[in-house]
Parts: sequence; structure tokens; C-alpha cells
Amino acid sequence: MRLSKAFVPTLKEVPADATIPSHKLMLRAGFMRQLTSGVYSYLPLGYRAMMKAMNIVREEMNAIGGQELLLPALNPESLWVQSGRRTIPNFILSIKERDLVLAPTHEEVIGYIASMHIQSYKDLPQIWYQIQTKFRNEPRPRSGVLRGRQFIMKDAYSLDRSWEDLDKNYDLHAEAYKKIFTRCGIKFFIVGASSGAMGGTGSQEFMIESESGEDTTALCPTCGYAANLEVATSNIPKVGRVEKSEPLKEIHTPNIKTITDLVEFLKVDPSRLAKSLVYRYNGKPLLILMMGNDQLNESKLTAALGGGDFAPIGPEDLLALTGADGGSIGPVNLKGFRIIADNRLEGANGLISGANRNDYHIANIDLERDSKIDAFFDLRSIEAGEPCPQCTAPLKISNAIELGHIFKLGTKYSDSLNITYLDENGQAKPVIMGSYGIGIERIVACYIEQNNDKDGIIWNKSLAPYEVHLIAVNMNSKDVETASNQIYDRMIDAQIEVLFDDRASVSPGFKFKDADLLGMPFHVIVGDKGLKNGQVEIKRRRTGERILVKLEEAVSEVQKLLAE
RNA sequence: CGGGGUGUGGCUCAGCCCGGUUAGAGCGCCUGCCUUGGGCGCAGGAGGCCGGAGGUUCGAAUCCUCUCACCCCGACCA
Repeated sequence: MRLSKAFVPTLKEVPADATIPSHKLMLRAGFMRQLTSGVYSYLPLGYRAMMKAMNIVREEMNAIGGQELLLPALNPESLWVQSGRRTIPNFILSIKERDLVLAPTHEEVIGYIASMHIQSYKDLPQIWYQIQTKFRNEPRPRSGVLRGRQFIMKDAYSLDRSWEDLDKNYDLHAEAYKKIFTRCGIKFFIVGASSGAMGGTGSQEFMIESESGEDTTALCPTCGYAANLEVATSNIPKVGRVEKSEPLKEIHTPNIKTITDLVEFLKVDPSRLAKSLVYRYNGKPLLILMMGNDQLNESKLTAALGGGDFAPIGPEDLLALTGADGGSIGPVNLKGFRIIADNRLEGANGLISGANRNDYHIANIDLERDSKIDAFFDLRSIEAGEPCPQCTAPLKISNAIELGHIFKLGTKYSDSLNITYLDENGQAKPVIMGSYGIGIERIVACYIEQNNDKDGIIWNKSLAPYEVHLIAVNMNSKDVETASNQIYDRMIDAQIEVLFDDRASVSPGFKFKDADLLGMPFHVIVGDKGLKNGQVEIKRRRTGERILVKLEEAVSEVQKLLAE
């Protein structure tokens, strides 16, 4: 492509709306433009990079037996009502004129097709995938293409007869994902994750570490344990028992509302303080007992409760139920509540907690003796430095961007959408499903997050919009014009993807800046300076290293470099 | 949805508190000249109902009310 004819609107100044490197660079390099919040147009260069990513994904999906198809973005609303996902908050965008919605993902459509055409165990297994635009009713799009209302995803769906077969398909996808991200040149890691609103029995996320990430992950630098904070555990000890259970004692604690106040006031070690969080779960009161310094993890709570609606209880409601205000609630003599507690409290005694009477706490609580805990769960968020659950080395906590997510869905959609097959005995059985997503824009954005410098993007060959950026330093020089045109033609013949800066009215400095910004792996520079000696220059974008080669050998040298 | 911020030429912004010539700068763009190894120089030029609606006023980019859009933090998040 000749830059003199190309649409590559580069920007010298940083657009005001962009805050993270990938967003700034994708705008500055003329890869895309925003149309409205969370919606972008992909311009020629950006689209080429995305197509490179899509093709890598496609090749690896095909390699595990995936069959590509294309599904409708417009879906009947009723299908989503049937699956139960129409009412998920901030999920589905709908069309005003008809009872249609824009598909945010495609389990429902896949299920619809499968329910009609998968009839026998002989039809299984299947891997179906699509690479296409999806929509989400995103409350707050942000960080460029990392969280948009419209985005391209590869979504794959596996259909199996058994959980064992699902495991095989799941593992195949995990391996394919490793190959995909490795080929893209992205440094990633894999974490155990919560299956969230997708439902299902197991999932892993493919992550890159990034300050801009919206996920938080726990990582063990020693043994490699990695988990999303939604599910991460640690080897932090239980509270345990003190020598002797003393009799209960009520303590006057005027105006003490928080755990910090309480530690200050009683001059006690916070390890004996239990805090009470009061929720309504499916309309009924629920007391959650945690260690005073621990944070409730709502993802874990959701998992523990097995779904349903929960929300913290309001102050008036609380007073009516307990006769006390927040900060004075505790598990002893609390009527009408289901009580659950964090695992760390199992069997604990010698605790201090609220007395269900304003300005009073109770000491010497023995949970086994003085309260009835309905169940213990892992409910706390782990913190940096806690011992790894596998090897006890201190855990590290970092933000991360989710590139891909693989789920064992099981029968969630088979049940609601009635997807069954007949087994060898003629018995109807639910199809066991898996789903496997990759955000295409995120591949490009994450790559850029990991590969840029002050001058611009640094592409590798696999995702670069073009392999080579050919720069004619001065098109008004006859020699340069002839030589650079010759190299360009030869590169085209050699099927090298080349972007040729043949602009006559642009100064050399401008061209070099543009080339660094666009970031193709190799720059071939043709100027009078080199041509005097029959030479052209090849610059490696990543290192800045330059080599001089003979004009006639320019193309073969580039081929050598590209073959590395 | 809560909190904060911003809307002025294609881009980045000044002007707004404290109302008053014809609304400015840099970059980009057009024309000509010049230059040609790191966003080059000189000269000339085009381009804006100051997000929108209403109001206050002799007079509004500027003050008030409403509204829309976008960004950031939070909530939420497959």
C-alpha cells in the first residue's frame, strides 16, 4: 500500500479522551475512531491488525476441530426470556421497534440450533464457533476498546454427551488459547475464575497483567498458583480457640460503630473481633459473620448461596428486625436470621461481637456454645502477602485484563432450552455444553499495552498491519524515487506486506515519526545518503538497531529478517 | 445509577470568575516559494450560530434554568 493513497489519519497530539496507552496509540496511529461511547470504527490499519488476530484465532480453532459459522446478531427477545437471561442487569441491548434484542453472546442461538438438530449421541461431539460483533448494554464503556458496547468476539461452543467429553473439549480449548496468545506475542497467565452469570461448573480466564485491568488476581510467584480474586483462597489460619471458654460478658461500648473504633476502645487484638454483616437474601434476613478485618467477597457469597438476590439491609429495616443499629449486631440471641459465617470462624471462641443492643458488645463468645451457625463458607477476599494455598509463599495481587474465558457450562442451557440427545439406550439426555470466548479487540489492545514506547507501537510480525514500512526519504530525488519504487515492486512480488511512504510533500522527519508511531516490525529507509554507496538501511523497530545493505539485497535481507 | 469534570474551527486548548470592539493561539488544511535523514522555514488564505433549548440583560461564549453528549472515579460486569 502506498501511503500517498492510503487512509491513515495519524495524530501528532494525544486525543483528550484517551487515558491508557493502547487507546491513545490506536487513535494516534489512525487505527480507529470513536463514533459514540463504547463504539468504534476500525480504519484500514486497525482492521488489518484485527484480521491478523482473527486469523490466528481461526487457525487454532480449526486445528482443534472447530467449525466456523455465523450467527444472527438480531435475536428474538423470547429466546432470552426462555433462557432466563433477559433480566440480567446491564446485559442486553434491545431494539425499540420490534421484540428483538442484540445478542450479547450466543449460547441461546447455539442452543436453539442444537435443540433442533442434535438428536443422537452419534451427532456428538461438536465444536461450533463464530467470530463476529456482539453487543452489551454496558453502563460505562471505558479504556478505549477494552470495554465497549459493541465488540468482536470469537465465541466457541462445545456440545458433548458426557462430562468426561466436556473435560476433553475444555482442555483442547485451553491448549488452543495458549497457542493463540503465544502466537500473538502476548505475555499472559491463566487464572481460575468464577463462572458468574454465565452459570456452569468451572472456568478459567486468560489474563494479562495491567494497571488498567478491571479484574483483580492473586498470583503465587513461587508455585504459579493463580486465581481471580472472586475465587482466590489463601492459607491464612483459622481464628481457632483460646484455652478456656469464659462466660459471656456484656460490655458497654458507647458510640462504637466500627471495628477500628472497637479495637481502639477495648485495646484488644483485632483477631478476636467478629463483625456482622446484615443482608436480605431472597427477601429473608441473613447474618454474615466475618473476622473483623476481613472483607466480604460478594462473588464468593453468590457462589455460597447458590444464586438468588441479596443486598445489604437498610438501617430502619435492621432496627425493626434486631432492635439495634448497624455496628451493634451479633450472632448471640439473634432471632429470625439465617446465620452463615466465614470458614476462618469455624469452631472459634473467645470472640467479641455485637450484642443486638445499641452501645453494647458481648465478649467471650464461643460460636459452638453460644450461637447456631447454619453454615460455614469461604467468604473473604484474600489480601496481598497472605500465604499461597498451595505452597504458602506470599501471594501477590495485581490488576489484570481478561483476554479470554473458558467455561464448563454443563446443562444450564440444555435444561432451559431443552437441548437433548438420545443415548445408546434410547434415553433422552441433556447435552453437556461448554463456551469459550476471546475478545478480538482486546488481543490488539493488550498487545499494544505490552509493546509500546514513547514513539509509538512496536508490532511483531504476527499482528502487524504490514510487515515492512518502506520509507522514501525524499521522493523528489530521482534516485530515491527509482530505488524505492523498485524495492516496493519487488516486495509486492515477494508477497511481503509492505506499507510504502511515497509521499512527496512530507519531510523526512515527519515520515520517521509516523513510521515509529505505526510501529511495523521493520523499516526500510531509502535516501540519497545511502544510495551514494548503493545502500539502503533496515531498521528494526523494537530495538532501533539499523543495518546497511546493498540496494539489490534489500528484499532478500528483509525476507531473512521476517523469517526469524 | 451515585460523585466529579468537560463541551469554543479537523486536533490540542485559551477566553468564562469579573457580560461590552469583528472570538483567539498552536497544530493540521489550502496556495506559492523554500527545504529534504527525525513532526523544517517564509508568505498568503479558508475554516466557528462558542453542544442544544429557554431565560436574565440595552447587550451573553461568559450569568441563571433545563437538556443532550462525552470523559474520569465508584457501583455493576458475560
